[in-house]
Amino acid sequence: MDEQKIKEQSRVGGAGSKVDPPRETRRRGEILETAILQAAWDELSDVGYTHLTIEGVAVRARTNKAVVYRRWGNKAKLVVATLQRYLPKPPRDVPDTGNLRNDMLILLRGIAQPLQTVGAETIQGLMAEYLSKDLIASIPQIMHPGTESKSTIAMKTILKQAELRGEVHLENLNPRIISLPIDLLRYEILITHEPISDRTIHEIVDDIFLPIVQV
Amino acid sequence: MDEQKIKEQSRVGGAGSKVDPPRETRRRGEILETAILQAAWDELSDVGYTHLTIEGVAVRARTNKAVVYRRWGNKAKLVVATLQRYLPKPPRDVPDTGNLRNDMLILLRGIAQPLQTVGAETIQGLMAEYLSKDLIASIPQIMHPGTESKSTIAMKTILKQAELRGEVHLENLNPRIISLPIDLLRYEILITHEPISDRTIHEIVDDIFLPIVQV
Amino acid sequence: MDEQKIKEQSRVGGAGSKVDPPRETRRRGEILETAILQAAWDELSDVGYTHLTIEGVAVRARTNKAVVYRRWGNKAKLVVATLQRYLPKPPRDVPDTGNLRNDMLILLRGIAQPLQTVGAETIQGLMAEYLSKDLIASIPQIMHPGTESKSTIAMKTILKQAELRGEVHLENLNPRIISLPIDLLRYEILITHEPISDRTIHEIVDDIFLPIVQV
Amino acid sequence: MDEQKIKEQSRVGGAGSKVDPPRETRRRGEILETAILQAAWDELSDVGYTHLTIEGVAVRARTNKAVVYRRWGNKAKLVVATLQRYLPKPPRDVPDTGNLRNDMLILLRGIAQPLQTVGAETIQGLMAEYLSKDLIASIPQIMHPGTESKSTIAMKTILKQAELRGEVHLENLNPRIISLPIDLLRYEILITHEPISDRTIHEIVDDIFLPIVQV
DNA sequence: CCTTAATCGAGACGGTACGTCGTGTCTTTAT
DNA sequence: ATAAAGACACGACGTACCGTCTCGATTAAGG
Repeated sequence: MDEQKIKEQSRVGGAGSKVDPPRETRRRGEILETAILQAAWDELSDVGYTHLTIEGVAVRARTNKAVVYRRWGNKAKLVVATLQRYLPKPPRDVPDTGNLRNDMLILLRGIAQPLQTVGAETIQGLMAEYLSKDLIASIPQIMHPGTESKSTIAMKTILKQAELRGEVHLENLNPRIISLPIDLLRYEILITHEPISDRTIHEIVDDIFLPIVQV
Repeated sequence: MDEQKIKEQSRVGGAGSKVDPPRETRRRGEILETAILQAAWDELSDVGYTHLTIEGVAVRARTNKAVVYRRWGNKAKLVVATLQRYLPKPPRDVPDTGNLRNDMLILLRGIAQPLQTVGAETIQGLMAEYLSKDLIASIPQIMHPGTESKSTIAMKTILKQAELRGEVHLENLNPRIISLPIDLLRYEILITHEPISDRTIHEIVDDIFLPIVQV
Repeated sequence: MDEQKIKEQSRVGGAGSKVDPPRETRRRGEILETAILQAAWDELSDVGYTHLTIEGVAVRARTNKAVVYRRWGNKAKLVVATLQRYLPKPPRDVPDTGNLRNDMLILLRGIAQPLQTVGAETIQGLMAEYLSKDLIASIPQIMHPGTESKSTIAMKTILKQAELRGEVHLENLNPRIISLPIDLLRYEILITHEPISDRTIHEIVDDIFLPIVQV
Repeated sequence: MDEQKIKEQSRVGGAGSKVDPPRETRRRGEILETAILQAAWDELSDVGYTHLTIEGVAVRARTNKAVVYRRWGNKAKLVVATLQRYLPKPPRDVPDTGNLRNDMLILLRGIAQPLQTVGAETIQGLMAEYLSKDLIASIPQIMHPGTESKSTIAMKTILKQAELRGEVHLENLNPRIISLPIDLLRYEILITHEPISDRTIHEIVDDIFLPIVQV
């Protein structure tokens, strides 16, 4: 076990090497957590979900695996937490332009953006790992079948406003129709790999959704 | 090769142990290939895509990793080949009952079945690994965005028949609408984890698709 | 980590199987190291250097390859470490019987014994792998060309004692002559495969060495 | 097994590719054998004994493993055959200059040269593999303990000539002394890794051998 | 001259071991 | 109590060679 010590970890010498800041105080709690999530976020954009490893994140955060596992338990949970923190939030307030079509376009664009940021690879990876888990649902921006997500609520709100204006009739409208635009958006994200064009959103609204509800 | 036989490996020998049938002749080509795919298919249903390993398949097929790698190179390719062989083929002939609604129900049920058999986990896993790869497209039963798949062609055929009967007008109908029912079916597979109910198929046809095309 | 436990690996469990003692606490550091070297030593005498494998040693030590590689990096280093620990040390103190011939016989017998224990196969294997490496030199009992080994020093001491008694003249005596007996001993080990007989040692001393120095 | 066929073996097309000469007639017997040994010899000097593989030799000779195995059975046998063919033969006739010292110097230089060419690594490798085998003996230039090799015979001849001239007395001269110079030469080859200097040969003759026999 | 037997070329096969990587757990030390 | 550091048990990765075997194609020899 003599000549093995090649990967000399530059730490011992009290002085501190050029790279390592002389070791500030030991991190813990919030600060440490943030450092890890930051590292995970960086790692995610550097190597992608598939090649992201707990080990890599720990190294990048200059901590060790156990610390990560104590908090998140596995890769998917870590990534979910990372997304929850760093994903751009969709607009909180529901659009209300006085016109259903406009409202819908705005809403869908707002939903599409964070999904684009995450990228299909990560979404696929998460879903592959967390199938039949309800973890996914905890990222409001991401898939949540059946759940009364914020997106769905926003959609309903928009529709009710339109109904008040007499643009549509909502009675005995299948819930599936209400979630239809968002579903198609998500499907597009999962299946294609190019960013969602505005044309796609227009088609969903003009060629599919409006014809159904505006009978 | 004299002193080689130290770690006496329980060679075949005349006796033959309890487990090993005296080892028929060395398998090759088609026979061996089938054995491996069979093993992969079994493994897939036993442990699922995520926990399927090349090693496990090799052991189950009573061969070794190199033989598997020589043919398929990685897990995804192996699984794709397995699905191509063992997945129930969707009905080859397009339904023609003289009624659009009936035709569509039959078609969608025929498409849904193989997807169910594969299971969402495998599909997700494959897509996560083969994102932006065209491998997936080689399983006709599975996702193939944009491709003129057999399913889409069947759908078009049905619609043309309906047009001849005067049930619908196809001129300037967005292609997105044509693929809409199949897309929704796939989305359902990816997102939910229960088998697709007939009610779902009915909703897709009656509440979404027909209202659009039967203006 | 829920659905991970599919391939139920016969975990330790309270019961414990026939073979595994319920697994004491996880071994580390010195204890583990000793277990590995012990296993290597056993493996060495069971299958010989040629057929010794890191994998085999790891299994025998009930640990895994990575642990072994972390310490020794390759087979040769592992075996060297093993020999350093388990090889019988040659007598530390230089013989001093008041008679050169006797001293030499005692010394050579002391040197021959550990070499016999290692066996020619291992020595050859090590030398084949570590040619032009200086690793070998770290086993004092084994070959070390040119090095001022303990053996050589002992030899010199004996000769100086003999010179004081007037038995020999050392001035302008070629160093090659001093190392001659030991060299011949080593050569014998490398070339023949039977244990070195006392007759051989006698010949080296009486027929070769003494005639040269006792001119 | 579709897209696997990357290693397109350029052979089929009647035309013949740029690299492969249009495939002369199929080799066999002597010609093939020579091609293999030539390949082995090249491989030996390129990668050394340790990293020489049957597979590599077969590829280099543009044939296949089975052909090699049919003839030599294992690496050691192949290398031995290669050395027998390509090693420079030591001078066939025994030196006779009328002076023992000169004769010995000439003889030893003649013996040393082929050993140098082979190199210590190969010798070590062969010995490690063929310990306690008598195969080695079939290379006259290499080690052959106890055997009445040509070298030993030459040595005896030289000494008898010297005895006739009255330079030495051979009666009751231990055989070990006769083989002593050659043994030391071999030991030097095995242990050191630099080429044997003429000074070394002089020391063996002048400081060790002659003092013994010229009492 | 034509058939037969041998053996080459090509490469797949069953097998062992390689050395590495990542997971998730555990221990030790220090704060 | 828990961060930091890192070792450990475990499992799988993908590769390299081993020595054997199968399959056709080609070649030399024998009737």
